[in-house]
Parts: sequence; C-alpha cells; structure tokens
Amino acid sequence: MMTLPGVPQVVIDRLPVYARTLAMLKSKGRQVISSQELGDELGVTPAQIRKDLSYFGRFGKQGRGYNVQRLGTELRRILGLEQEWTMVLVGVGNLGRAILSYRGFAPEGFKIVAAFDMHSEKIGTTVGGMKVHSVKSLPQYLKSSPADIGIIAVSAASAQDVANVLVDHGVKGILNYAPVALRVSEGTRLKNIEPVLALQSMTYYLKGVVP
Amino acid sequence: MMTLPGVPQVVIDRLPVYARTLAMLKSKGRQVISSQELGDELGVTPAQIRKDLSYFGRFGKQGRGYNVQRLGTELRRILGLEQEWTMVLVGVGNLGRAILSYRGFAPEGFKIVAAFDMHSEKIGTTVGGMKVHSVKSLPQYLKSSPADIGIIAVSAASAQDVANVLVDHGVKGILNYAPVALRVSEGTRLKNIEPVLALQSMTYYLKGVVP
DNA sequence: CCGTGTGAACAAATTCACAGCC
DNA sequence: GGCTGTGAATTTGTTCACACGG
Repeated sequence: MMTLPGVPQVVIDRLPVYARTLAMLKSKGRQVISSQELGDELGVTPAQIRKDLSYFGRFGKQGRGYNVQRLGTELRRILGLEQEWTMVLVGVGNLGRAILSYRGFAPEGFKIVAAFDMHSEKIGTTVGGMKVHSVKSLPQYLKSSPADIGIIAVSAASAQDVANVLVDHGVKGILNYAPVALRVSEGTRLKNIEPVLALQSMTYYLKGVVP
Repeated sequence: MMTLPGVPQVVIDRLPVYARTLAMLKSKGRQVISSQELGDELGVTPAQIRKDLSYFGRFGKQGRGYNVQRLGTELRRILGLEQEWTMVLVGVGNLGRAILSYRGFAPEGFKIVAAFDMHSEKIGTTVGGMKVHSVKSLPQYLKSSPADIGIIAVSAASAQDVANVLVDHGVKGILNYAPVALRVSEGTRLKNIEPVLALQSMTYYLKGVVP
C-alpha cells in the first residue's frame, strides 16, 4: 500500500486505535464486527470508522460487517507495522531510563538499538542492558547504523540541538519527550509526548467544576 | 475567568503550549513579542494565535505586540494553573514507578498525593517516598480526601475498572497511560498518553520513504 | 507604519442519509 | 433486513484581509 497523499493526518492517527482494538477483540475470539459495534467500543461514530477505512479500500461485507482478523491485518499493513523499526534514544536521565525499561515498544516492533547521553558520568554505564554512548558519537553511529526513529529525552534546552543532529543524519521520525516545541524540516515526522500539557489543558475544564 | 462554552477543544489544547513558550521567553529576558514572532517560534500561523487569544479577551497592543509576562500570567489564569491540583496514581509497576519519580509534574503545580496498586506484593512498600495502598482502599481514600485527577498506569485489562472507580468517587479528570480506549461519563475529562500509538501513526509516513 | 482583533472567506473534518449488495 | 461505502450536507476549524488604535 502506498502512502496516499490525500489522507488527512487525523485519519492516520486513528488507525492505530482501530488496529489495537481489533487485536484485543481477536484475542477474545471475536470474528466479525460492525462499524456500529466498533464505534461503541471506542466512543466514535460508526460513520467515522467507515469513512476512515474508505480512504484505503473496501474491507467490509454489506449486511455483515468486518472480519476482525482481516481488518486488523490490513490496518497493520497500511500503517507499516509488519516490519521492525529501529530507534535511538538520546538522554538517559530519569525519563530516558524509564523509556529504556518500558516494556511496551518491543512487542509492537519498535526496538531501541542504542542510547546516548551528553553527561560524562553516564557515558559508559549500562542502563537496562544497554551501554550508554557519548552524544558526540551519535553522528558517526548513525552513519554506520542508520536508525528510523529518534527518541528525545533530554532537557528542553538541548532538545532542538539533538533534533537537528538526528535529522541531519537520516532519522525520519522523532518521538519527543522534552517539554519544548521542536522545529524539524519538512519530511521529518514529529510526535510529542507531553503529559504536563495534557494536564494543563484538562484543568481548564476542571476549574469550573463545583466540588 | 469562566469556562466559556464556545471555545473549541483544539484551542484549549494550544494554550498550554503558548504559556510554556512565554515562560521560556520571559526567562530569557524577552519583554514583548508579536503573534508573528511567537508563531515562528512554535511553527503556527500568527493568525491562529491571535484568533485563539481572541476567545478570551484582548491582551495585545496594536503596533507593538504582547507583553510576555502579562500574556503568560493571563493564560495561566485562564487554564486554571494558579492553583495546585491533586492527583492519585493507580498502578505502581514499571510505568507507575517512573511516573512517581518524574520530576516534571510538581513544578507545574500537579501533585501526586497517593499511590495504589492491586498486587499484594506491592502494597505497603514505599516507592519514591510514597507508600503504596491497596486499590481496594481507593474508594474510601477518595471519600475522605477527594482528588482532582486520577493517573491510570495499570494494565489495559484493568484500566476501565479503575477509571470507573475514580469517576464514581469524584475524580473529574483522568490521565490514562494504559493502552486502551477508556469510556468515561460526560463531564469527566480524559487524556491519553500513548507513545506506541504515536509511533504507529508515524510509520505510515516513514514506510514510503526511500532510504 | 506596525501589529492586533475580528468578521468574512475558505478549508477541513464529521455526520447524514441512502443506494447497493450480502 | 442489515450494514457497508460514499457523495452531499453540515459542522468545525483555519486563514485572510483590513479597520482601527498606538
């Protein structure tokens, strides 16, 4: 499946949610599901699910619904989840160490292959079975071992510099945990993980609530 | 400032980004900034910034721009960030422990006041200076000490049960780290932190790239 | 002259509603 | 009869462009 230029980003962002839910349903033995039922499960409208899927093809059977296994496989193919993706981690402070020991990436085919830090006291140590290299060796490392994705877990002050190095050396996607708005070139995908921002927009609605 | 009903969620989600950037600019000594310059900093259009702010009032000076300090303070007030918010954490596995030791919440006024787990071997232990209670005592705890926000860091299988308990006992916002789409009642705010989903939508764009 | 604030114009996303097929 | 797939209608969100004030 090619990357269709016309598919909105919001649609792409929902596909992994569908895929994950289908995997869960399959593990429970469910074989067929309608857009209505899947929508109930996820809290979205059935029309949205059908419209989203229609960007990529026709996966359902009229009068019946979708084959859970088949649709799950199709979505994983569309998203490019059939291959393994390599990632480098930059920053092994508190956050970086938690990311290294996080058990959620590997089963989904996302593999951290190297870790880097700028602080001399961390370099050479081993964290979660992974040796920590100097960030100065990152360009050289990426030249000999290109990685698909870079994870940034450094301070806000250093994050843009790290992003520049990653992009300059062929990384095509960045998962940013630093609390700063990074600027990356066109053609580089950037996703931010920001629990604090999530809380800060939530409080707008909470403050009005009478206890 | 009241919670205006007509303000789109997307606008609310951008305000913390503006607030954070203004705080950074202020710490660098910047006193005045135009929507153009702020937009350049963040990668958004100046019109969007002005329109977003216009939902809440008039904060700028024509011909000059915005006072960095003043606009930052206004945004924090609008978002409800002048008060401290209390949070309970449920689940002290790998992820929960990382959340407990995360240093980013407290400086922004988000305080974890208690931690809970369902596994007997964890109950009674101390993690990051915080005693771990049985999740069975969560309802009772919330009755005597209401919390604003619940953080869910349990398995996907248990997350909905935990969310139900939190909502039933007065929690008005949930920050969910479990890889599952939770359903909560109207009037409860839910934000999901899902690095794996972020990666899985990113790969849609990466797979097409020629190396 | 510069940059805000804002209706108006435009674009994007969602939902509707129904023809078509199982 | 039930449910998909999809144009059309509607809603939501973004950008334009300019009157106005400093």
